[in-house]
Amino acid sequence: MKIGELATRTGVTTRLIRYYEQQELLEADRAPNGYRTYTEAHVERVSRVAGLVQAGIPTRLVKVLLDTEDAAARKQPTCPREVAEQLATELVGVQARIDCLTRSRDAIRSFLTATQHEVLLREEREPAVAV
Amino acid sequence: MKIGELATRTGVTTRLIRYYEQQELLEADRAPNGYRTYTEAHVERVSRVAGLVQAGIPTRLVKVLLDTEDAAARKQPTCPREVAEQLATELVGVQARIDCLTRSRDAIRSFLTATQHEVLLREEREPAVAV
DNA sequence: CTAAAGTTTGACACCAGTGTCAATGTCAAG
DNA sequence: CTTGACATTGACACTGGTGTCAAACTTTAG
Repeated sequence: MKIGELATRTGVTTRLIRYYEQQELLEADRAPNGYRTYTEAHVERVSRVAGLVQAGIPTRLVKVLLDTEDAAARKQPTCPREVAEQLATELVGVQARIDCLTRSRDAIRSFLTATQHEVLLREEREPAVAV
Repeated sequence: MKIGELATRTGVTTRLIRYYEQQELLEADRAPNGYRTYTEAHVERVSRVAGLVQAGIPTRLVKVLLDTEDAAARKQPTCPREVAEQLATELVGVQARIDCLTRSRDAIRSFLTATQHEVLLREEREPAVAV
C-alpha cells in the first residue's frame, strides 16, 4: 500500500510518517517509481510509534523500545550487560509515566461516577490512537 | 518553603516551577519580600504536574486533570453534562497512552527476563519523577 | 490527451517545553 | 558593612514534533 492509505488507516498524517522514517523509526520499500510501499505490518508499527510519541517518549527512545519489543518477540537469547542496564533505566521512566497517568485516569473515573455520569464510562471503547 | 527547596525536593528546576505557575498549574503565596512561598502540599502538586507533562499531557490538560483530581477528592456532587463529556473524551486519550506504555514496559520486562537480567528488575524502585 | 489526485523532496514556520543569561533585590553569615 | 547564596522578572534561544506550501513527477479517471 502507498503512504496515503497507510495514513488514513493509522490516522497519522503523511507528513509524520515521513518524519518517523527520517528518524529511523520506520523503513519503507520503494516502488520502481520511487513511491514508498508498505505492508500490513507497517500499520501496526506506525500506530505504535505515534502512540509512544504522544505518550511523551522522544523518538530516539521510541526506536529503542520498539527494537526491544521485536527482540523480545524473537526470543533473543542474550544481550550485553550494559544494554540491559540502559533498558532497566528506561523501564523506571516508563513505569513512572504509567503510574502518573493511571492516577489521573482513576481520578477521572471516580469523578464521573461520583457525579452520576457513569454512562460515559461505557463509551470507553475505540482508543483514539492507542495500540 | 522557598522555591529553591521546592525545586530540590521535587527534582524540578525553578525555571519550570515558575513556568508552571505562569500556565496556572500552580499557585504560590508571596512573602512580604515578594518571594514565593510553598507548603508541603506543593511538593506533591509540582511532582504531579511535572510527571504529567513528561507523560505528554499538554499543560492546558494537566490543569483539567489535576482539577478533576481535587474535585474527585472533595466528592464534588455534580457537574454539567458537557464537562463530563469532555472528561470522558480525555479519559480515552489517557487510557490510550497507558496501554501504549504498558505494552512497551512489558516488552522490556520480558526481554530482560529472557536475557537473564531479571536482577535488574529488582532495582525497579524509586521512580525517577513519578507520583 | 488532459485534468485531478497522489507522491516526492525540501523549505519555512509554529508552538510548547526548557535552558540560560542578565539586571536587580533580599537575606544571612562573617 | 560586605560577600555570597538565593529570588525576581524578562529576554533570547534551542529543540522536537507538526503543519503547510511549492515544484516536479506519476498514476488514474474521464
